Amino acid sequence: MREDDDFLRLDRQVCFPLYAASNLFGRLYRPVLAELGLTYPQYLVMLVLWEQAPQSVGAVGERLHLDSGTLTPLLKRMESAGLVTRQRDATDERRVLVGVTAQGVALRDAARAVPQTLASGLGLSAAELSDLRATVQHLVGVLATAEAEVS
Amino acid sequence: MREDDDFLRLDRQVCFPLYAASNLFGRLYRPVLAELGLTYPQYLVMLVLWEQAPQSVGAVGERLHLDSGTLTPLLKRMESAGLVTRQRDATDERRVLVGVTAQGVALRDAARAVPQTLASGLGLSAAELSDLRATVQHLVGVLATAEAEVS
DNA sequence: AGCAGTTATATTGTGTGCAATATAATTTGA
DNA sequence: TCAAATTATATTGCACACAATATAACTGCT
Repeated sequence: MREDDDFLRLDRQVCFPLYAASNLFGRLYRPVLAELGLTYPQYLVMLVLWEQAPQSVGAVGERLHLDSGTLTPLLKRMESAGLVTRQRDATDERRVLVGVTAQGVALRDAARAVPQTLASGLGLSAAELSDLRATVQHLVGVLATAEAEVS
Repeated sequence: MREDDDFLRLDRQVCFPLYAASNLFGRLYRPVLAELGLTYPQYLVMLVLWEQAPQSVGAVGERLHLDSGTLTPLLKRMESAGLVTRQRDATDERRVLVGVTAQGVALRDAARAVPQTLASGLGLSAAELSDLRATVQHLVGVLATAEAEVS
């Protein structure tokens, strides 16, 4: 094996632990969120809408770094579940405004325990979690910039 | 908005930047790996197999934190593409051994440039990348432990 | 006014992820 | 020894992600 090949070792990759951590986090969230009737991406949408609603599909997608190909079917499922509303913006009919139903607002109370429930199971200190969050948030900024430069 | 609700703010979540970074990384890798005829998870499988082959499906899955429900169809596509082989282990017929074809071995030469290509596009120093990797690798260990404790 | 270019969302097709279940092979223990 | 429990992979069904494309609506420009 040549020296160059060391860069192809799995434990040298930066992307792989991110990928694995994201999957593992999703698996941890799943049973907790299932009690709320949400998947993890749906939970993220609710976090965005609980902060402000209504918002356009594009605005939600910009916040979550997701496009309409992912969000449209996801939002339709959430609409069927009675959590959100979808209606064309009267002032710009190209846009669809996503709102929160009374049931969606009520769900926020049940969701309040979720972050603590999951954090407590990890055995990491608040400081460690905060450092980790800041570090990866910075990376997301770098990656989003790199993505924007390409297109 | 009550104090408790602050924990539900998107920018307070640890999981979300991991999720977003994983997706954004996948988007950055996609065009580069497409030239090799690989998706990102397939690339990870090749990294594992280039280190050692053959390996059982379970061994690959343990390394990548993926199960047979994900790996079986993925490996079948890679087999169809002529990159890997799949055959029952003669000593334990429950297991399937995944090997690398000559074409799969040859692909390693083309892949050697991938890590550098992507890292150079980010504008992060080697030290920053190394710190980030170590930090998230540690998290993966914590999450994998938490997962194991549940089951 | 009206057409070209742009914008916002929807659709289609492919490839993951994963829980639940099924199937087949191995191991264990009475 | 042989049936029960365990193990390894495969299958099924559902929900993302995303590129490519389609469609409808808006904006600018003449």
